[in-house]
Amino acid sequence: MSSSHELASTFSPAEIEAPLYEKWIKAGYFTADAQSSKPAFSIVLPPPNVTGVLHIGHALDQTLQDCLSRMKRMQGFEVLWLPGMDHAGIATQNVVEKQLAAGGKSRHDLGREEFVKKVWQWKEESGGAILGQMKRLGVSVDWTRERFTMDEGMSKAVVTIFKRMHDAGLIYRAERIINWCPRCLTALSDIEVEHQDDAGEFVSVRYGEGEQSIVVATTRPETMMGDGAVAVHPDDPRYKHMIGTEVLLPLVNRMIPIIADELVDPDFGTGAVKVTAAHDPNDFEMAMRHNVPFVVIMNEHGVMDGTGTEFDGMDRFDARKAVVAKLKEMGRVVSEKRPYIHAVGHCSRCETTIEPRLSKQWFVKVEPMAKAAADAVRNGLVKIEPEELAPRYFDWVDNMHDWCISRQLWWGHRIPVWYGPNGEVKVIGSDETAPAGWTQDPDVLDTWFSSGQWAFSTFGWPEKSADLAKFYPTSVLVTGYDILFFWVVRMMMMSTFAMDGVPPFKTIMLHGLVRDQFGKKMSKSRGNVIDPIEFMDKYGADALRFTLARGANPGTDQALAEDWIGGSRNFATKLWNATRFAMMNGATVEGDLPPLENLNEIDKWILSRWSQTCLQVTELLENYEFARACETLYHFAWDDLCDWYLELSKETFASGDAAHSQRVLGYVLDQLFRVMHPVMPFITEQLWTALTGQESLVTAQWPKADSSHVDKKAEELVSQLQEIITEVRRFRNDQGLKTSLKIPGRFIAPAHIAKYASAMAFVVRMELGDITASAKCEAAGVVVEFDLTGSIDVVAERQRLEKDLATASKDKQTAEVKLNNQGFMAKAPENVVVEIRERLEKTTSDIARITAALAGLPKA
RNA sequence: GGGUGGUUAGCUCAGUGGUAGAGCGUCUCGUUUACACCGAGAAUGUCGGGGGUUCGAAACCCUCACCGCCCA
Repeated sequence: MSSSHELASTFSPAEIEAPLYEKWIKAGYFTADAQSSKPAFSIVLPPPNVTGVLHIGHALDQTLQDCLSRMKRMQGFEVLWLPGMDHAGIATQNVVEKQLAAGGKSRHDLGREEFVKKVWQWKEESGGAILGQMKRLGVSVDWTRERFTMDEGMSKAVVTIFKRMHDAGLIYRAERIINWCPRCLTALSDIEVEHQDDAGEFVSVRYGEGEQSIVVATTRPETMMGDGAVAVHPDDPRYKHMIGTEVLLPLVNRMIPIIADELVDPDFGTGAVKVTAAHDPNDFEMAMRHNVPFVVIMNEHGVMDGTGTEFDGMDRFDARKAVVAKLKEMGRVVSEKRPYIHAVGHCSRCETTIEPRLSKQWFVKVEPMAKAAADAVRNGLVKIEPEELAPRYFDWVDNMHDWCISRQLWWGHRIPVWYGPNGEVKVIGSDETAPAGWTQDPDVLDTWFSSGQWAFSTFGWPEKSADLAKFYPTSVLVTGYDILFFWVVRMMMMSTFAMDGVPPFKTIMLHGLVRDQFGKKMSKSRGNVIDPIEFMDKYGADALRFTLARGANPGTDQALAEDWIGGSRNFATKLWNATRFAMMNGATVEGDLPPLENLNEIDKWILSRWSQTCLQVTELLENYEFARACETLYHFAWDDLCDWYLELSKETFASGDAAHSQRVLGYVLDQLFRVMHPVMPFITEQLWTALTGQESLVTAQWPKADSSHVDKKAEELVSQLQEIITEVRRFRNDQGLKTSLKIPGRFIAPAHIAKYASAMAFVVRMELGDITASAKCEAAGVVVEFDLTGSIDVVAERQRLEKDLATASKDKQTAEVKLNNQGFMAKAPENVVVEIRERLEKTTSDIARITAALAGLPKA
């Protein structure tokens, strides 16, 4: 073996990770071949926003995708994992505007063209940082196919699909109440609005005079000047006689009708509500039904405008106070409740309170697309994992409102609609040019309109590309449940529309969010944010990946703490040291595995354990059960392999006659590294190449569990050896015998166990020989005698035995209760009854043995 | 208000009908031919409360309480 294959005596991830990643890229392992005859496996990476840095949620998302990609690659699939980034319209524009603001400028100072140029510049820097962080994590993406939602190809695709949807009647322009952010000065879709409980006020105001008056209750008194009616429930006896009459609207002295609408809840407030058609979505609906006029009283900045009153020019919140004060002065305020806690919408990007605003915008008619998206899942064409999350999906797609897609921003795909001098409106396709003198719609499209195309445009659509043919639909979408509605639903809708009814993925695999060690949401204000880069620096990428994958139970959030990552690093170190030890002892992958019948039981046992572990882990990974897969690997590697197999084999290795075990150990490590590689790619690559002398695990074959290795007899034997060893260790511990002290002793055991006496003796520091026994312990039917040269700690030994006796007695009792229960005997299945009978027998003989041992102890 | 997930060891979580588990933490001991980022041993639970189904319930059903998330 050449010196390059030797392992350093200590494991330092920082030294191996970067060079290995470079090696993989150089070798082109991650570059997919659309012409390949292998079956395809494809994933599109949920594109991170260019605004950000890689956060721990990305690290989780990408780790899981990398696990799948690497496993599938090893299983012989042609794997394409396509990376890229999202231009994140409003978020990015906000970031760059903030930078400008620091220099005292606004985007208007630069003008549209200059500003967009500036954003592109910024994108280059920020995007580069994210890519570097992804490489750090070890992602096996195909960098040659990297995309950006605003690159040339995707821009063309956006225009193309806009036109197609428009032609199909799925895109229309209308004046509607939309969510408006008075700070960002743009329309927002429903999902860009976050509802929070705010402390507002609830004011009851008397409209009209004398007999002809009615008290309305509202949280937004400042909008009353825009009222077009007062609405009551049609069956409300308090107001029935007033329906159809008019009342005086104070402040503006306008007469407005009292209308009846089922939407009004008679139990809410006074049962009478103001109808402000231009400033509230519910009122808008009612107004449409009853022909109530739309009175706009606020401008785009949320400043009162056009009321013709003293309030014009006031900010909406100032106006609220002023209006109430004025109404009080007029004696019109009947009651006030303050604070009044109620849900209020906020801009998800800047937290400004949303202002519902009447405005002309572009919309997607979602109904037919949403139905197709829902049907794809209902018909089983697309599977949601874990399936418990499917109801949430249906809840959303079945009740979706039309989607407002125009944004009054500069950063994004400009809406491909042009307006002629005589009011003509035309969508201009990517291969068309607008007639001279026409002007383009100044607005851009919602970011999700372009990222909704991520699963097909990235493959070259609308061209009939080879990638599209080979890799669409993608195999699985891996993403957090938090963007199920934002993104996943939109991809389902747009892909299914564009790709003739073929949905974009076969499976949607949803994971949860990463939280802090107490399960709290990470946030800057809490100061509990975990930076993946910091922890990769400290513990290595493998440790972070393993921790994240190990915590990834399907669809649930996971807590994460530095200690957990440290634990995974310890695990990596354990693997490193175990491999060093194995190689020092001649572990090898040369030649065939010896015939099973030539192996000792310990070798057979580890092969049996591995065969089952390999099968389980493969199945678990295929089923997206990352946490359980990692747990299974962890316990195989640490417990079975390191704590038992290596320990039990030390004597064999020391004996010099270990050729079979060397080959078995080499085989198990070889296979283990393959199966662990998807989760911990760096360390496994390093160890495996050192062990095997081969080129790379990335392109190695995924092992197939060998069921002929399953050996229940060997497992039974080793479990007995474990029992005996544990018992001796316990005895030694209780007797306070130093580990360094070798104790003379012997095993009184049947031949098949006696065969492993020296292996056990090695582990428990016993010197085998003929002795004069002065103490003994017993387990698995084997008596172990020791020569303690007369003196044992009788008190400690009595305690130990009494404890065993108590345990055995309790177990015996529970077994007896069951066996004496007629119902149990009559109805429990045979195998359970047998098991309980055996337990009774064992506990009975244990009790006899322990009792005898206690009696045999000298009096204290 | 509607939906939905949860409540298991000090903490974070597995565990879909047959003697309660893991990681971390805690305690005791220990440098023995990989590893102190280690080894050995140990302690710790009326599985949220109450009711029901069952021979048998952490698990299934009902109900209550509390926590969380999504939507309005």
